[in-house]
Amino acid sequence: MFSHIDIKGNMNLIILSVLSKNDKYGYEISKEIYTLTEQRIRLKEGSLYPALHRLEKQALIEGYWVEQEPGKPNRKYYRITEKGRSMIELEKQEWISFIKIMGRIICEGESTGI
Amino acid sequence: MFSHIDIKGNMNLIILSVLSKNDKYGYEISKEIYTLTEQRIRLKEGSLYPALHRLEKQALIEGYWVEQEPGKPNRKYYRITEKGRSMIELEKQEWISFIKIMGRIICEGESTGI
DNA sequence: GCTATATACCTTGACATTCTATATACAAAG
DNA sequence: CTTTGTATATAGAATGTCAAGGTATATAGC
Repeated sequence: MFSHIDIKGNMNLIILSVLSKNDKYGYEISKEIYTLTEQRIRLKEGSLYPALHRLEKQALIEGYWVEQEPGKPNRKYYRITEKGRSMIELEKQEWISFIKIMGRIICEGESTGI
Repeated sequence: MFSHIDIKGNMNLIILSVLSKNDKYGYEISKEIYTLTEQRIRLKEGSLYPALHRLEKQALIEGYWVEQEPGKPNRKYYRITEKGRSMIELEKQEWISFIKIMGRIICEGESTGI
């Protein structure tokens, strides 16, 4: 039915936004995005974990391990930093600018409802 | 003042949209986009020409040379094909879906006016 | 016992996209 | 004579994303 949607370089903003509400672990983030987007966006592990490490290296998020009951795999939770929150605001503004510009380019005299 | 904006994988839709009005040559396309976006998006040659060749290979556009007065560099004009026009419609719909999804992710209970 | 599914982390290698830099060539402006 | 503008093009590097695989445990079905 619905085809997969390309996130087009917005992974950082997506992850930071999801973490801005509360701390989450990797696997939880991917499930959250999957349901939040009505199964349209599925972050694969090969994209998600490198992205989380990248964001951590930039000090936009911080990871901390939380042990689970014996036998269950431990979880690495991530919290957003103050720097990360500033980044959200910045990237959000850029995103809004960009969709306005795109609207102008692709609509050009048409009415598409954007 | 304004920083450069990343076009994040939307080059194809941008070029096709610009060509949907009338035929243009490469250099003209980049200038058109530059002014249309109030100097926010500048397609570099290293991005533009490979993209045009890519689109041509996919038969979404067709190129044809137009000779200029002697001494002036010849121009390679591009026209959009029927297949290209279908692609615009498809990518436009995908884009609209995507910005709706992004809006849901990054707004989440806020009012940002998107 | 075997298989599949779910949880949870991770890395490697390939591919596509985009940029920087460079190359060619001529005209006009300073 | 150097720069800017017009106009094409490619090579190399960086980045981002994905497909595929790997590790490990628990549970459910056959």
